[in-house]
Amino acid sequence: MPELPEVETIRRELTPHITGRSITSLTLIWKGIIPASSEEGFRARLIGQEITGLYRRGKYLAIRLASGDSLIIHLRMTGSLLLKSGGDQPERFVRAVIHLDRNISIHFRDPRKFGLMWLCQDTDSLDKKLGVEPLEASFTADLLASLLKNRKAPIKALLLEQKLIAGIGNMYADESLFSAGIHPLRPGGSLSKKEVKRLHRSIRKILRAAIEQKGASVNTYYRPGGEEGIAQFSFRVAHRLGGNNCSVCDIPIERVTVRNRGTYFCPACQPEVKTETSGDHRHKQKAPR
DNA sequence: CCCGGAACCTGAAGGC
DNA sequence: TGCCTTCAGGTTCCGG
Repeated sequence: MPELPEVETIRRELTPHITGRSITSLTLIWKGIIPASSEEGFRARLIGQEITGLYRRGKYLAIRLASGDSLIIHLRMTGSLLLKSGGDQPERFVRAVIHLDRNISIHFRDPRKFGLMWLCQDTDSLDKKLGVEPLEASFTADLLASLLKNRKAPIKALLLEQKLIAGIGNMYADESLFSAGIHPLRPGGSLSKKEVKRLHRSIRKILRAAIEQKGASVNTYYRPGGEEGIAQFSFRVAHRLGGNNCSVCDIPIERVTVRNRGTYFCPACQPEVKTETSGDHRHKQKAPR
């Protein structure tokens, strides 16, 4: 699923190929990918525009146009942006093709039709609905503590709230909590200062590592060139049920449901009750793999 | 405001 | 082999 590391990988890998290119035409294979009732206006504002750069905010990708507009794209769960030649026929599940000059095109592939794109005068609208960027300097342990203060919802659910922190999805929420040794059902406000600090460091570490590995191809995520990411091979708990044991303590990974999301964790490394000494130290000292 | 659950969508996987 | 049900999850909406 495209979360922050996947969208960032797409941004980085598309940028050198499409910056400076102009949009020559648009093929809409499934109209639901753009907002209803606006196809003509959408085309008029899009076609002929030069791409001036790419920007990411949370899981949203913005293709900036010379007019000042931004084409905002959200890949939701199964979307990919594939870089193709101009003449390449759209394969199965491609919902839209953005044709560019110099014989290239972007194929928006999305088996489950959750992905969307729309035009916006600026990217400020994203700031209104999104919280802090977890990899920016403004995301501090103190800020995280203030976001969690007095919250009774499970910490896992809070990590998924884009209004608090932008870009964390199901996979990286589970991985961050495992890395920090925190049980996913702990109420957000119950975390000690020490635990918040660990979680803050873990989030940044996990996201940075995943970007270095070009994202995780657990489902239908592909990089623009069609390659897969390799971050999934470093996962310790996410999508690890099926009889897998914890790589640290070798007991079975467990699964619970939080806000209708499958949530994986190690019951020993992530104790349900706050313990100042036990879980974290042991967990920290074991070397990865 | 806070919290949890349903809906959207469709391919894959599992049950019988 | 085949039909049917369930599961997957980012975001938004709705009810308590």
